[in-house]
This record gives sequence, C-alpha cells and structure tokens, in this order.
Amino acid sequence: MPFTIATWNINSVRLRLPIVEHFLRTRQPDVLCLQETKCPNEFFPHAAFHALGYDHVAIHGQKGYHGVATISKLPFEDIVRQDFCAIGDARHLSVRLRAGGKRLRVHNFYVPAGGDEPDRTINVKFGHKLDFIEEMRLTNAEAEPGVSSLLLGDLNIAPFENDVWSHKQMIRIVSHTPGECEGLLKIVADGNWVDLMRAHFPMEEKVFTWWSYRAKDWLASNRGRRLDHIWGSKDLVPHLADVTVLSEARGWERPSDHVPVLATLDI
DNA sequence: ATGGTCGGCTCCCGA
Repeated sequence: MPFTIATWNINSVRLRLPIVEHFLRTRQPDVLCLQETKCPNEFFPHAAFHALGYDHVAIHGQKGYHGVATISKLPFEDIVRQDFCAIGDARHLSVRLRAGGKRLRVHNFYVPAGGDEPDRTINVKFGHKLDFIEEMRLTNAEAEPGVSSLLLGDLNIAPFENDVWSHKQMIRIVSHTPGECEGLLKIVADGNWVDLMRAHFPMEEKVFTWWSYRAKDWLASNRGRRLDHIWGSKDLVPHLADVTVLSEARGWERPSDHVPVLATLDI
C-alpha cells in the first residue's frame, strides 16, 4: 500500500494552522512531521488535527522557540523525546508505527540554525549546531532489529552544490559551509541512512525547500536552499515511489519560509 | 558592503 510522509517547518503552528489544514486536506499524508511549532504543549491545537482524521499527535514543545510535532493517521507504538546537547531544547521527537507490512521508526528533527558567523570560537550558536550534528551520528537507521527507519526535518544544512542557488556565493554562509556539510554527510554514512530526496532527484538538479522572507520576490530571485530532508534506512530505497517538494506553498497566504516535502513509499 | 522580513506571552532575539 502507498504510505506518504511529509516534513514541514511551519514557523508557528498556531499562526500557520489554516495552511497546515489546507495541506492535510489536499495532500492527505499518513504522517506529517512539523518543526518550529513555537507552541507550549498546553496550547497545542490538537482538535484541529483530530477533526481532519489525524487522531495521533505526538508533541515536544516549549515556550517561544523551537518545538516539533508528529501528526499521524496511524497509531504510535512508542514515543521518544531526546534532549540533544542536554540543554532542554525541544528539537527531536521520534515515534514507532506500523505501515503496510513494515514497522517504522520516524525521527523528527529541528537542527539549530547556527547563527551568522561560521566559527565556533566567536559564535556559540555555531558551536551548538556542530555539537548537535555530532550527537546525531548516534541516530542509526538500523538501531532496532526488524524496524525500518525514516528521519525527517529541518536540518538547516544544504550539503550539496545543487542544494543552494549559488555554491560559490554560499560557501562561507552558515548552512552551506564545508564543515557542517561534511558533518551532515557523516551522519548519513555512520548512521546507515540514505538521502531519499537525492535518491529521487538527480544531483544535477537544483532542489530548494526554503526561500528567505527577506527577498523582495522569492520566486523571481529564487535564492533557495535545501534545508529540509527526508532520509530512510537502506531497505526502504526499493520501495520509494515518489518525492514531492511543494514549492507552491511558499506563495500561499501568510506562508512559512519553508515548504512541505513529501515522500511516498509502496510498503 | 549592506540590508532586507518574519514570529514570539516582543520593544529584542532568533531565524
């Protein structure tokens, strides 16, 4: 059966609720991983998701900043919230569920953006980002016997040349500096992951999931980056049927600066 | 070389 999973950094779940509801109604993913919910757990809008048939909602929120949520039509067998860098940030949530004939572990990540200066000696936020991705290397796609894995989220790193509008002009800009890109690829290698977006889109093709709010016209300038990712365990690769980047969502009413990415697996 | 725009228990800070 087809199983569709999506990731979307929505930059406030309460403010963005109308377009998230529109997305769920029209695309009907089985599971949606949200980042930057910016919503304390006690204020999370559960009812809106239940009304659309998403009865299973796992949240990891905090006041003002960060926050992740996993919205699902399928029940969870297990929920884990990991505190990366042990500073109490709500940046990770994982669930286990059954889809088709498979058991699936679904990780939802919001990696720190890392500030402006790509030097940890003068920018603690960049140091935090490097420490976070170092710790992420322990997140292994083959951690649980008999359980396939997916890792989705805003990883705030665009690792390949065609993940940014200009490799040359981005090389010293946080999100595309060599150190963090290597760090991200090391998680993929050490953790036995496959970049499912790049398994679907050829390396020669530019793929973006984020366009700055600061551009006068995001579509005309098209200075995007691929900050959002969908990774899977190797056994899932033959089941990958489609990947869609919903670029049009950047032009919706009161948009997020990120757009949804969907992957469909035949499992 | 610089500034541009969002969101949040907001008058700064993080993105």
